[in-house]
Formats: sequence, C-alpha cells, structure tokens
Amino acid sequence: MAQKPSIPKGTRDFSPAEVAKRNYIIQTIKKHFETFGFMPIETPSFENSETLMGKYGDEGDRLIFKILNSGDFISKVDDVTYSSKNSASLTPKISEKALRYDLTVPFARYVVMHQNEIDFPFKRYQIQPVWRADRPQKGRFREFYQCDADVVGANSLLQEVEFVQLYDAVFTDLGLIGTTIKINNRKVLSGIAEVIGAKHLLVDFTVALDKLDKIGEEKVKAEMLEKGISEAAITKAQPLFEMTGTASEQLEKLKSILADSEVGMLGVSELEEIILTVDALGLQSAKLQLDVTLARGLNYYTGAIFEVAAPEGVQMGSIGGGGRYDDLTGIFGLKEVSGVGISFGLDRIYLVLEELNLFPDSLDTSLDVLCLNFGKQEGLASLKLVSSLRKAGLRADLYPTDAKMQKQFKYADKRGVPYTILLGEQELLKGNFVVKNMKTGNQQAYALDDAASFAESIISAF
RNA sequence: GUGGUUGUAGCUCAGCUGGUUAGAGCGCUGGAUUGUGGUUCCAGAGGUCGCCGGUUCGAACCCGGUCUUCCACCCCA
Repeated sequence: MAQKPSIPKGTRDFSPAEVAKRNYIIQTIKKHFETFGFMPIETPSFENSETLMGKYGDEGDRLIFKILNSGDFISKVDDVTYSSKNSASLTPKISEKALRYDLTVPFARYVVMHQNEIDFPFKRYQIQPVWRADRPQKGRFREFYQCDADVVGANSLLQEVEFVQLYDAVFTDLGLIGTTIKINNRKVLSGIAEVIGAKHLLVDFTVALDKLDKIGEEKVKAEMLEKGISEAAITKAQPLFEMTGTASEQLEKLKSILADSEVGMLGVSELEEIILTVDALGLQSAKLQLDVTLARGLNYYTGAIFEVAAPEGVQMGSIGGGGRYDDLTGIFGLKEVSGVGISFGLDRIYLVLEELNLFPDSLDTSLDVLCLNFGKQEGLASLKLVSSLRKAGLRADLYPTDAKMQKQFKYADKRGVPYTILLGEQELLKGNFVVKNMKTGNQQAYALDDAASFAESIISAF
C-alpha cells in the first residue's frame, strides 16, 4: 500500500514562488554584507558533538539534534550504561555528531582551526541552515536559516556602530521601514547585579528583567523573589523599572545607579560611545533604542547586545540579534580574540515582509517570454527565435507541444508571463512574429531577423 | 520539556442529538470556441473523513492512544 508522504514537523517545502522570495532576501543581505567588507565561508551541517555540547546552556543542549553513530553502535555500549536508561550518559556513547545549532559556535571553531591562515581582523559572513529540536510555533521552525556577519580580532567599538548601520542598510533596502534596533550591554547588567548585591544571580535577574515589557513590573518582581533575589535588592533596582526618556537621559540614570560599579560604568560608557556615534552618522529607517531589559544570549556575550524588533503592529519574535563576545574562541583554546557579530533571521523576515506585503511584484515573474507552439515547421523557426532571445538575456521558452492555443495562452497567463509570441503559418509566410502583451492585450509584429530590437525593447522596460 | 488546539476533495471549509450513496466554493480536466488567455455557460474527474484500536445493530461524529497543525510557556532567529 502506498503510504501518504509527509515531512518532519517544523520543516517546510518551498515552492518556486517562495524560493524566489527567499532568494530576494538572501541576495539583499549578501549584497550589504559584501559592501561592508565581509567574506563568505561555509561550515559543515554537522559537527562533532563536543564542539557544540555545553556551549548553549542546558536548555540549548536539549535542543541540539544528535546524529546516531553508524554501524552496530548499540552493541558497543557497556551493559551498565545501557541498562541505566539514562539519556545523558547513553547519548555520548551512541552519538558522536550533531547538527549545527547556530553559526556562531562553528565559526569560533573555524577561527581556531584556521588561525594561522586568517588575516585578523577577520570579517566573515555565513548564510546557512541551522537545526533545533524545538517545538514549532509562530516564526519558529526546526530547520531555519541564519545569516550571520561577525568580525573577530579587533575590539574597537566602531564595529558595533557598523553593525547598527548594517542592520539599517539591509532593512531599509528590503523596504522594512520602522524596525527598532535594541541595544544593551552585558557589563551594565553585571554592574546592576553587583550594585544590588545579587551578583551570583545575574542570569536569573536578567532573564526576569527581560520579560518586563511582556508580563509587567509586578510579575517580574514576583519572579525575581521566587528565584531568591532579596526584597532589598529588588527595591534597589527600582530605577530600572522606570527607564523612560531619551537615550541620554537613560544613560544619566544608569550612571547614577552604577556609580559604585567599575564594570557597570564601563558598560555605560561603551553604550554611550556607540549611541553617540550612531547618532552622529545617522540612520536611514531604523531606530536605535537603548533597552536595559534586553538580556538575550547571555551564554557568551560580554559587551554589547543587539536585538531587532519588527515594525510596530507586527507580531513576531526578534528578526535579528547579536552582540560582542570577548572570549568565544577561548573555549577552543584561542585566548584574547574579541568578536562581535549579528544575525538576520531569514525565515522571520520572510514572514514579516509577507505580512506587510513588501515583496516586489517582479518576483512573481519567472519567464519573460513564452513562444506558442504551432506545430513542427513553425516550431523550428520558434526555437531559433527563442534561442536568440535567450542569448539576448531574456528568460524565454517555447511551449513544448502544439496544444490548443487556448491551453497555451492559459498556461502563459498562469505563469504570469508578460509577453507571448505567436509564430504560426501566417507569420512564417510574412517572415515576422507577433508579440502579444498579456497585460494590455496589444499585439505588435516584428521581422524575424529583427529579434534583437524586440529583446531590447523589453529589457529597457525593466 | 509543560499546557492547550487542529486534522473531511489539490486549496478554503460545511456536515444537526451517532442513522442509507459525505457536500459547497475555488481549483483541475473536457466542451461551447480548428489562430488568442484573464469573463461567461455546460459537463466531468477527484475523498481508506490523519493513523491505530475501542464502544455500538450502525462512527466523519463518542472514548483511548499516536502522528500532525497552530498557539502559549520555557527558550530562542
């Protein structure tokens, strides 16, 4: 019995129209990566497990897709481990490879392995799929693309500024006006935790704070209490719940809160420099917003933290994120290489552009000219014409059989072909061909030996 | 990982308190129209009701399991 085919949950097929739209986004991002001086690399879909495990926290480890060993792997497991039924101890014995979970850790591995061939500072970009064994929901898949740009081997804050400009350039080019680039600094968060006396609870504190705009002040405080942060500490942190006003006003507030924290003050001055510089250079369509509650990616960020929110009114998780990590390559043994990078979430950007109807209409066109087929003899002349149009750079095709004209026209209509060519008996006798504009219905004849001028007239119309 | 939700024709969905042969719109195929598509008219094809099991004289409908969809939490792009 034939089985009904299906694909694993959280994965998708892409139709020609969808691929065209995805390519449009990828091309736009790639173009700006390259104009900013980034170079492409690619890494394998799967890595050795030890490269990935432990880099994303316990939560991350759970979401990594593990690949079973080849061969009779189960017979090689010792009886104690096997009968323990403990996934944590059994997994490493039967799985030594895992699908890549993001592009940043593989990049760090790449830098360490190729450190002697790389000229630092090294600016690389990478656009490849990643996999997470997550539960799918809106804008969340188990296979999705990340588009990363990172620079390692230099710690100038100008790089943070450039990444803000890069975000702005890409989203402006995509017509996505009104994105908000949120910025924060890990050092500021550390400073706050230090000042309120909750240094050891930094992660719990920031994770709770991160939810402020979502669940509100009361619930955030309740969560902090529950995680063991004292009432006194929360009271000390009160100004954080009232961070309104312009960026410079917020920076002033932070300075007074963090006056006693060296690391906190360093974070504030970094933020200030980045914000002031971006301000001086100006942005095309994005807004840069200081957000002290932003606390993503704490596992390896050490300085600036970025996150991009879609324009107001669009319900979507962040469409980009990034930050500075001073010691990412340290876990692979290469010390003191500072890195900073950002990521674009292709699949989410797609959903946002779709929702706001921002894809250009031209993407729907997959063929410029369809030549109708009138039979064997006419077909030969048509093929000649089609190949000369192709040489002229047009996407041209000949309908493969001499089906009824009605059917051929219907096909052209459905493919959204803007022009059709009629080259039948009549035209053959006259030595010309008739071009029909499918939108207006107008028809115009061209001499058979003058295909070039027709091709030119179309190309110039683009 | 936790909680909820969904599944009927290619697509979007009806289908009453369980009752004969499961419907509609769109799409598809053919014709009206042997050199003109998008409009109209006519005809036709297409369904193991997600899957497995149970209750019942009888299940698309009730029950259990499983897979899937979507949503929220956790976390994240």
